[in-house]
Amino acid sequence: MSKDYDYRSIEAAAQADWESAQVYQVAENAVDAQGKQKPKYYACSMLPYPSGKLHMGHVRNYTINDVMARQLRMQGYNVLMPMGWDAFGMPAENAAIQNKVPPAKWTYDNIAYMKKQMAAMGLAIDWSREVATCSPDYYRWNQWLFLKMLEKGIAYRKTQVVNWDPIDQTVLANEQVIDGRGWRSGALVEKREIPGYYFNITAYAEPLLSGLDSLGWPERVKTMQQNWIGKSRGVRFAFKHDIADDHGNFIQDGLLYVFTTRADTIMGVTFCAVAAEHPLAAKAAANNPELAAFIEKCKTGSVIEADLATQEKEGMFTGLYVTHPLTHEPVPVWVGNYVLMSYGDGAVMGVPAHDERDFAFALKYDLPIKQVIALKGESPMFNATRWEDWYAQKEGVVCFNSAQFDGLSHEEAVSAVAKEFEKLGIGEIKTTYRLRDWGISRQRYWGTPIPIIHCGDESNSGCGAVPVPEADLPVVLPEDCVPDGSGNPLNKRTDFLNVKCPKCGKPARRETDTMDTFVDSSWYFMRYTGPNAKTMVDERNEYWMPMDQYIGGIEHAILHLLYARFWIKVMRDLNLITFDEPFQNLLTQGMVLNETYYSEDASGKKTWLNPLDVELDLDEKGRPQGAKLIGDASNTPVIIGGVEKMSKSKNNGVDPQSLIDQYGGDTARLFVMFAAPPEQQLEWSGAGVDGASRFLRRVWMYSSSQAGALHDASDSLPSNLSDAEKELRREVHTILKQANFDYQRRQYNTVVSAAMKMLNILEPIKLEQNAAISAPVLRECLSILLRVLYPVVPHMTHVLWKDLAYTKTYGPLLDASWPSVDEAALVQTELTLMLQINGKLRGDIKVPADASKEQVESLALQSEPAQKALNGNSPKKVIVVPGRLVNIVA
RNA sequence: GCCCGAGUGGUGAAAUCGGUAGACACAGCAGAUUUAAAAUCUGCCGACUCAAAAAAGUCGUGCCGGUUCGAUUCCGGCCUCGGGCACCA
Repeated sequence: MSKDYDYRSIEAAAQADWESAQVYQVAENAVDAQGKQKPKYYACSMLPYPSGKLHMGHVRNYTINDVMARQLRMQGYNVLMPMGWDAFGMPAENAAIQNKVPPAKWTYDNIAYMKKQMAAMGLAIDWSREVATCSPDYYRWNQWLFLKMLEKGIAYRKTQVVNWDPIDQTVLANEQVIDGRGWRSGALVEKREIPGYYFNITAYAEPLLSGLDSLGWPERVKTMQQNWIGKSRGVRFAFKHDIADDHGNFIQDGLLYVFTTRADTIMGVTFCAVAAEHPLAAKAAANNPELAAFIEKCKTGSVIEADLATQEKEGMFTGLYVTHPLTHEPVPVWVGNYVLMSYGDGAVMGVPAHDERDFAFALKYDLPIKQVIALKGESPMFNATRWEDWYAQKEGVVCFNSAQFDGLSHEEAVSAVAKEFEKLGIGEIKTTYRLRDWGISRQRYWGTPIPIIHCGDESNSGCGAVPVPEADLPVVLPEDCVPDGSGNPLNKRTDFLNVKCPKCGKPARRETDTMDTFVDSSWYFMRYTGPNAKTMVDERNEYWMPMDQYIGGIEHAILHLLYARFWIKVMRDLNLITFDEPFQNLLTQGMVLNETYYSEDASGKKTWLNPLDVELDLDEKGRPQGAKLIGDASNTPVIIGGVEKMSKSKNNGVDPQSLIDQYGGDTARLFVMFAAPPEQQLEWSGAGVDGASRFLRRVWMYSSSQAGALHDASDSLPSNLSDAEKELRREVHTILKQANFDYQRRQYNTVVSAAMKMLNILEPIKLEQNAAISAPVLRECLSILLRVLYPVVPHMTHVLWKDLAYTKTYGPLLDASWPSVDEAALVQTELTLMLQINGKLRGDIKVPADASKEQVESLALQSEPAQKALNGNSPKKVIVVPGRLVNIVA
């Protein structure tokens, strides 16, 4: 055995063992040595985008997953840990535009490289289940389910308002619009209405909301989803009118519907406001050019919600009136830029006295303000011009100036008003959601083709949008296109475009929009369960799902995690699966941060410097006083920019590959697990990596040094143990108990601490010099250390396990039994209890482990500090916490 | 504006049910080893007071208060930082 800790040869040897035996391949319904079925455990990481190489966030994510998987496997679980690739998406197209390489080649090359990096990290991935979402075998099922959803009406086609980049000829996501311009072209972004496909996720709002209760997810993720779904209970009712369209029919049957959570303020309505897209606005604009221009302005403004929120309230009178349903007074209808067409009915009742937005609007356009609720016990009327002097609370207010509703509380009034509307047949209690339907059409090449064929065009009457017949799936995406930045290259591919209409057989045109990549990631984790299944999923999916533990970044708290939950509910309703939530437990790992440094030129322009190139000046306590570039003779000042998320723009990223090359996969894993608990932010520390490496070297050197004496020792303990042996076992088993607890609650940083404590205890024991400890006892203790450490540091422990011949008793470490705590070893004959006087620590006392409360009390009272404090008096009170402390209140 | 989460040494952090605050590390300081350095090993390492030293004491988990024999932990109020949502009627 080589003496030095040569991580290269150690890790190569371990990886070779694992690979040759295909040890990570798992099967359904696995049984243990006794033939009993093992419990299954499905632990999975959010699949990576194959961007080129792994970053530290990946390393952290997959190490957490791997530690969990390896530990549970030793505990007897049948553990599935698969991996795949979120392989469709924009970066591949952008790389293609830059390098003139087809996105497919770029993507597959990246996958190959990143896979190699994962092997170097020693991840226990079952690669036989690998899924790449750009493979036709996978995305055909996106298309298949899309067709099923069309049949059921869950998917539908409509015209949507989107961000349109007129130079790049494509839709942009909100985050790709910077200061109103396309991020790539710099062109002013337009709002444009174009047709696309939508999923009716709003129909699932209620189950998506209520399903959260049963999930073992972080509270804040659940709260974020709750807020996103945005349930609110209120009253939907109509103002009647007789405004007719060009054909003489009343618009919307003469009913202007609005939604309100404050029906108790109904008598304070002084106007109505409708969205720019509302039919009444269109009607009024028909012969009012000024209004038409205003509506146009509203429509072309930014669609970014943060901009909308800060925009000044503007509006214009339509000249139209509707009738108040209770007072029958005429109510003027305005167009308001703060009214959203997509929420409720695109119209609101205006109550300036009790709604901040309506108040601002009324003040600006000089509309009447009518107060109808007041704090209980007062009924002030005032004409304040500051919103702060008004109020909109629901608690402790009563109606007044409100005819039959006078004196009612908020809740009473809402019910009473709703009842009144029901009687009139114009309204009722209604629940409205903030959630909107999911638009999945993208004018992009590198994605799942939407399986639709367009027959005829807008002017003639063909068959319209015809679904591709199931037998013709998959609609295969040509992989050899090279996008050039001028729109979707599929529009130039006649071999793809020109097809026959499946209905009438006439020439037709294939849909060139592709699906949002969030569709791909909504169910990939189920394809892992049967990557070669002849159907979308098969019976293997029922064995593995629902997933026991999902691990990924908090940035997916809403989008991906909501879409996947929706998708699962759709599949359940189509009887494809029997469960209705995909992810039982969720762990959101923290970000990886690093120090930032920059220099500033005369104009104040910052140049971000790589932390590797900067050296710190420390004071005598090790506090940083300043910084400069390494080897910079001119001493140009370097400014310490603080700790931030690793990113290209701040030049503070650390390449995992260089870490693995320089220290090995085990050190990388150990550092990442030890530096912080999984859910917290992790601060990079070069010195911390050195420390991790040093610890591993100590484990290796110590174990190697004892290997000769331990190799042939017995794995059963002698019946008579010396006091030193008993004490050693007590310490090691106490730490093991703590480590087991920490594994179970996934606090891996303290698991590493436990291993360090064990080594600190074992290291001084040299069998060749120490007669008090026998080989079998040390052999047991070291086996515990190796097993506790193994999930975090699999390579080195795997090799040591073999070298020390633990395999002869336990088999390979991968499936060795997890060490159990010997409760008998924990028993102490004498305990040390802390002694408090008036709650302050004043020493300790030794008592027999089996002493009664009374015995402990009297021993405590006899102690010197107690005698001194009591000074002959008897104590007011004595508190004994068994096994812990005695507190004497003097 | 609304809704979450977090504040502990020079640093990362720990403390399971309210019971020795700072485990385990990193950095730093001192020493051993070495021709020297690196590496390695040993010791010290929250602040303050009093000390020659040993010791002893006071304070200390963002701030102010409360409950309790005892509070990092529970309750009330505030401050700061981070995140999410943001004209949702």
